[in-house]
Order: sequence, then C-alpha cells, then structure tokens
Amino acid sequence: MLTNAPRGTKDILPDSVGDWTYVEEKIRDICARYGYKEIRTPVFEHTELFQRGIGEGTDVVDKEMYTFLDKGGRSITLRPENTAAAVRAYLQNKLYADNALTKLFYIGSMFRHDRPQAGRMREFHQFGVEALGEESPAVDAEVILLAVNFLKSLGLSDLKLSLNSVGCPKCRPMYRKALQDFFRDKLGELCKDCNDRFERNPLRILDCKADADKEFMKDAPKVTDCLCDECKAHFDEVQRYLKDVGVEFELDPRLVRGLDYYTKTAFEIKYAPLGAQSAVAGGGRYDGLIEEIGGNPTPAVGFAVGLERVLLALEKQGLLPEHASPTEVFVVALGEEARLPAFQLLEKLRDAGLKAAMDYAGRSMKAQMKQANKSAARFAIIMGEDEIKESVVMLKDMEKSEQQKVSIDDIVNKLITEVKGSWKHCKE
RNA sequence: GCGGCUUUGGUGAAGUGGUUAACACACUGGAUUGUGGCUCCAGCAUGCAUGGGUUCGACCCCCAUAAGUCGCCCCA
Repeated sequence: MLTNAPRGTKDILPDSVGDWTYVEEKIRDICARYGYKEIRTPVFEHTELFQRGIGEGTDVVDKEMYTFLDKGGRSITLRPENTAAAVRAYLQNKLYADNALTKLFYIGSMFRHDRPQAGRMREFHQFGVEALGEESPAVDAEVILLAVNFLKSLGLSDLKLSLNSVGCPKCRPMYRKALQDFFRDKLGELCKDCNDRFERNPLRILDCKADADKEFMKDAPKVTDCLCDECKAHFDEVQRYLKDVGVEFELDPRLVRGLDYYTKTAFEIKYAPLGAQSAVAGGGRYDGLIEEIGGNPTPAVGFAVGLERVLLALEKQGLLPEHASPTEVFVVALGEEARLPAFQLLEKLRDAGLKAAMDYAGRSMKAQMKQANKSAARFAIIMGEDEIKESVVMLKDMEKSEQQKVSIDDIVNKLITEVKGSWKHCKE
C-alpha cells in the first residue's frame, strides 16, 4: 500500500519525461507563434469558482471534484479544469486592462475523481488556451487552428475535427424546448439514461449509443436550425474562416459540450484508436462565463487538450522521438590511489561541459570497462598507479579499440576537441 | 458510479491440487595478475497482487479487497 501511488495517478519516470518535455516544447513553440502567453494558476481554488463556472448539475461538479475543507474551514477544490481559474486570474489581475484581447495558455495537472482507464486518470494533464475579450469568429477560428496545428506539429494523423454551435442564452432554451417537445411522447421508447437526460440535458439524447439508431431520431430538430440570427451568422463565419485556410472539419449537430459555460462554437478533435477516450481536444466559445464569475460581460473562446491522450496517440503512431543523452566519457579508476585523482578528473571533465561518469563502487577493471561499454561512452579514461606516477592517463577510443597515453594536463582539452569532432562527424 | 476481463521474479513470460515454480532477457560475479562489446560458466522468486476460506496439502478451487484494462457514463 505504502509503495503504491493512489489510484488514477501515475509517476512520470525518467525514461518518459523526455516525451513530456518534447510535447511541452511543441506547445510553447506554437503558442509563441500564435501570440498566446503562459499563465500558471494555483492547483486548488475556492470550490465555488468551479460550481459557478462549470455549473451545478454537471458531472464534473456534482461527482468528480476533489473537494475538502482547509484548516480555516474554507471549501477548497483541486482544479478539475483550468478555464474557470484562468478567467478568475484574468479578472483578479485585471489583465483586460492591457489589451482588448488577452491570449493565454496553460499546461498543468487537473484532478477528477473518475474511474480510471487508459487515457483517463484522476490526475491528468491538460494544455489549454483561452482568448478573452473578443467576439469575432476569427478568434474561434484561430483557436481551432492552434489546436489542429499543434496536433499536426507532432505528426499526428487520422484526427477528426468536429464542429457545432450550441447557441447562446437566447436561442439555446428554444432549442431545448423544441427537443423536449419532440421527445416528450417518445419517452417510452427511449432508454433509461435518455429519460434522465430528458430534463437535465436533452441534447445528449441525440448521441445516445442505445437510441441513436432509432427511426425517429433523424426527424429530431437540429441545433443549427434553431440558432438565432446572431449565432447562425457567427457559426457561418467560423466555418468560412476555417474553409479559407483549408482546414477539414465535419459538422456534427449532435456535438454537445458537457460544461455549462459553452456558447456558440463547440468543437472536438478525436483520435479514434484511443477507444472510449478518443477525445483528444475539446473546446469552444464561452461568452457567458466571465460575467458568471463576476466580471463585465466579456466574450471568450478556448480549448483544452488531454496530454496523456496525446502521448498515447503518439505512442500508437510511433511518433515519439528518441531522447538519449549518452555519457561521453567514462573514467575508470584502478586501485585505491587512483580514486581521488579520478574523481578530480571527473569533476574537471564535467566542468568543461562533458557528460562524464565513473564507478564509485571500487569494482574490478573488467567490471568498470563493462560499465563504460554499457554507458555508450565513446571514450574511456583509464587511471591506475602507473599512470598517476607518470602524470598521464590512458585515453581509449571504445569504438576503435585504440588507446594512447595523454598527459593529465592535456586530457580535458583533447577530449573536448575529440568529442566535438565526433559530433561533427555524426552530423555529416 | 455500473458491467466484463486480467494480476506469477527487475522485465517478457511457462506451469501443476502434493517433495527443489520452466525458459528468455536484464542484473551481479567469474573464465591468467590492469582493458568492454561475442562466447562459456555460476548466482539471482522461502514465493506466484493482498486478506480470508475450502483441503491432509494450493500459485493453481471459493470469497472479499486492491490495482490494471475494455466497455458504459462522462470528458481532455
């Protein structure tokens, strides 16, 4: 028990940290190009922020939050997502004062108490983007492009971008009502889940696995037919922007976002081979959120990407780069007298910028040579009594199996030129 | 939160109701006293997720718990 990480959490071990930093580099690179600046918000916030921001009645708020009372009796929640927190920080720090449009991105841990599965952790990592203060559909398009191009920059293919509009506070209630009117006399034919959804979120009935194939489904009213003029115009514009830059997408009138704050544009990027957890990125516009949290009415768009899902996809497609950082020099010390001088030399090599290693266990020469071999070091430096007496060192080229005596005063410089030379050689 | 499947050493794994739990890789040591990669030899699970139970006896049977995984739900 003591030696087990809590359920749904995972250590990112040295061998895979490189995968994460690789992805993070891609994130920072593309965000810089699109003009998004990093923000880091606390891992926990006041519970109420999420209750108000995400919405009571959502699964995330009602059953998935890690909530506890702190010692001052305040209700605190580990963030289940970062949009509400980013908006809170935006308001608290008056970021709107600098620019009409504030563009932020974040990378970090999120927490949801769900049943774990591959691609669904209790602590998971998201990269997300928020563009606050602009209502133009061009920003919707920009944000979507950023998501798409991020995934493309990693080399991922077979991704599907789905697009929808979920309307605004003016037209969504009308659509809800239209759906309820449509389904009211069909409740008997719908599954149990859909009967629950009828009141809570009738939009979800549309993509119910059990009922989706029912004959009457195709006669159900579509969101896009019920949008108000403003939402419709906005949605058309978003599509135009995307088409203009040649992004492929699919309209999915059944795409619904689970969080209350979404308005107008909703989108999702899926990678089907991930199975039940195929949604790699999701987002949309949330024009009502900022006011909900206590700011002036401010339009905004954003998305979040699930990083462990991205990593799973990269692994499936064999797109993870090699990131070995091999030892360049291995120091072999023979006998008690050689240990201190060898350690000194090791330090000089490292100080000179070389990746140097040695054995500390005082093992046999053979064992040390084996280690040198395993470390993949191109060079071994051998120091024994004889060498120390002469103030020299044996420099062995492990690839060529050649060795030569080098004065201890020259060894660092010689190695630097050798190692640089072999680098150059590798590149050519 | 619901249902299915899985769980043997550092890793991949074979295996049987009954004395010493295959095999491979990895690891450690050795094969002339100061030289690696190949080869050979040796060592390496008092234990088969955990806790109970059935049995003369269980890693193999039963129950519970945990973790993983697939699907549902939800979402990234």
